[in-house]
Amino acid sequence: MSTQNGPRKAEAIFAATLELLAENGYDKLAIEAVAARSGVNKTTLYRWWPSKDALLAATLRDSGLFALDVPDTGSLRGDLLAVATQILRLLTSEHTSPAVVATLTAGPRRPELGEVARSFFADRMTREEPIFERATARGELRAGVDPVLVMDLLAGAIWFRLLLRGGEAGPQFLEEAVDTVLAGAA
Amino acid sequence: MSTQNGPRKAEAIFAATLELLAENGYDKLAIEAVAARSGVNKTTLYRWWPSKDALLAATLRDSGLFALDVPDTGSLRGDLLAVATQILRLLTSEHTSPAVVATLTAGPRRPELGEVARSFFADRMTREEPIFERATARGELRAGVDPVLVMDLLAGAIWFRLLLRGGEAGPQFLEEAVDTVLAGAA
Amino acid sequence: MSTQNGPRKAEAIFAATLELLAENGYDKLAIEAVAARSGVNKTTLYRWWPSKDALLAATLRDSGLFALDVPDTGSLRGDLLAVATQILRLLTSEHTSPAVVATLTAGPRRPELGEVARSFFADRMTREEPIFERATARGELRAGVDPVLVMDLLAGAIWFRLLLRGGEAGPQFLEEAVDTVLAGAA
Amino acid sequence: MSTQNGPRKAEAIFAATLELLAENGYDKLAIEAVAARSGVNKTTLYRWWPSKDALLAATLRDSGLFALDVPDTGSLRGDLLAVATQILRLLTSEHTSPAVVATLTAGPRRPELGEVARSFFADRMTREEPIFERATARGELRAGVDPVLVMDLLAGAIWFRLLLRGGEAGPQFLEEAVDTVLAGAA
DNA sequence: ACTTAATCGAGACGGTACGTCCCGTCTTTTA
DNA sequence: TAAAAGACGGGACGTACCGTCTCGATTAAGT
Repeated sequence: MSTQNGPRKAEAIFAATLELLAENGYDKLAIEAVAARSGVNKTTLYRWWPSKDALLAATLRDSGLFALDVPDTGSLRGDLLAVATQILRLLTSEHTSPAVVATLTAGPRRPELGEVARSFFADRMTREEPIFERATARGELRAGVDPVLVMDLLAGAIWFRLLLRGGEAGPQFLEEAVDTVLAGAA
Repeated sequence: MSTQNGPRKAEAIFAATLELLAENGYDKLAIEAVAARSGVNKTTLYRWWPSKDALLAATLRDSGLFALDVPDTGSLRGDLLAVATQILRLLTSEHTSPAVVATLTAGPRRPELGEVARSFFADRMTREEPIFERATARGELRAGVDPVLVMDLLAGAIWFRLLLRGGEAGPQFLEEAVDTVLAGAA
Repeated sequence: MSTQNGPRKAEAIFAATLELLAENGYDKLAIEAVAARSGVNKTTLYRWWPSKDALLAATLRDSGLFALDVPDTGSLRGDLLAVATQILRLLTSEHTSPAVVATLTAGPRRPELGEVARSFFADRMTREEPIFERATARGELRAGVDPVLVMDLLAGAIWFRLLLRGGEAGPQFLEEAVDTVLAGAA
Repeated sequence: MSTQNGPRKAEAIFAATLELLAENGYDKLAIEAVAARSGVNKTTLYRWWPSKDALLAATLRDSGLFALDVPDTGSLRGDLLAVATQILRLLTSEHTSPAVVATLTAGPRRPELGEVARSFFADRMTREEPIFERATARGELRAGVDPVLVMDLLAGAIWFRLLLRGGEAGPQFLEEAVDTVLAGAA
């Protein structure tokens, strides 16, 4: 009954990975450095994860960094604002930003990380559905509006504004975005 | 009047850079390989660009890959659809996708590439403004709607859907997105 | 109990080093070339020796090129002549000359090689002492004569004549030198 | 009568060469650095001297570093001591040591520098001959003793002691050396 | 003063080797 | 017998100088 599902010092490894990711960014996250910092031999890392990305994916899954609170404020606008605020925080907070941004932008070219992102967003969508069900029940949402599209517009706008346009996204921006989307979807 | 503004074989270098980027992706784009393929010495590359990113940025600026047609279809909806289609094409066409995606996702962590992206979007926004002016003149746009927000929503949704959610974005998706945004902004 | 004390292919490395030294001289002895010829990766060389000089020093220590026979011919004159002949051979023989000359002349400016030379001469002096003890016992040597001085004069003359003056040093020269020194020391 | 025999800024070049030689040693004496420091273009250096060694040889010939005073103290012992002291000073003084040692040890493998050394020693021997003529006249020297051999023994001993054995050579050493040689040659 | 040839400066270039970093693999110990 | 230790081949990095080349700009005569 010794079916191990990870190395003995898994926690130290994950911790080291997150630290180094935060310190140096994705590209300078070196397996050798993770090994050194976590007090584990490089060989051990390769035994359990075939690549840096696989290790990082496992680390992120383990980290809860992508945790998500599904709000229930009583109104669709409130719920969407809450979600938007969460996304913004994820992308800007000191704690989460390095890992989150690194992971998600690396995604498209990195199958393992892409999978992390995809499953994160899929899971998230699933859990966000009640928001839209409640809104529909309240009559706040036009029938036939695709919740996924709403989330794409909202999350995409924040993402785009912050990372591609290099701009800022304050509370006011969030409100305007939510209101515009809502106006189109209500 | 022969003030040089780049290496003598600049064209060969840019071509090699683009090819290798398309073939191997950003991370495997090696300066040594660019040198070898373009028939230039590694030293020459370092003489002109301090880093891979700087070289890539110059290449992209030179490439016209980010070229943009500002549409004028007679209706805001038509214009936005055209723009959205262009964005989609940029992100998915075999020609442009590798370079564009690589550049833009690398952006946030790479000052030089980020600058390329930012200036691209800034320039683009400037050129798109007439779309909104015409729309306002036609009465298709509510006063006080921020064109930048509209573009953030629209472009962000496409971007998000394709690269983060890992989904597909067909013409129908574009239409829905445009319509939703328009409904909120009209 | 196989604590490694050098790379696995140490022999091939030393051989390549000596060959290249003989072929091209000290200054063109390139670590990359040693790596290539010995079928070892450059990295491996740097793992074991921090510099070209350290590698060369190890090679020379391993090579036995500086091996020394302490003669016992029955007379001080005979012994000194034998030693002088050995020195001459070391400096002129095709086998030894490139390495020996390169090492010893590089010495003053190269700590590692200087150390090789110094320890070689120190060891040598130790082993030559019996020559002088026997000579003293035979009454061939004035009391109070410093053996080191005798060797400095003798070896220095050969060395100076050959390498600095650019002259030749045949058997006759050796005899004259030995006789002059002896006359002053007897 | 404008046959130039050197570049216009020859002095600055020679000065820079000597300085850099003293600062960094022979091996780090870079032509590019000489050019930079002397305010001359690299091309100019190559126009006049085909190699680092040729430049260095010219510099040394120009420098007078190897200047030599032939003593006349009234006794052979005094003259030889004076010469030995000069040699010692040449090899140890802060001013001369770097250049002299570098040049002479580089000699054997460097035709141009070897030539500098050889002609230096040849010239020197010529000028030292009177010492031995006077000594013979005074009856201080056995007939048939080769002055060159005497100088080889003496100079060689100092050289050997200092540079190969890595030892020291104080006034006492010089006296012992001179006396031993003299005893054998008187 | 004017020309004219020697000399120089500026700058780009191909090239070799450097010493380093980190990769992913493999062999050999050790617990 | 699984883990850790550690040596290894390999690829690319970014740098330092090398020695060469072309082409304008200086200079310093000789007329």
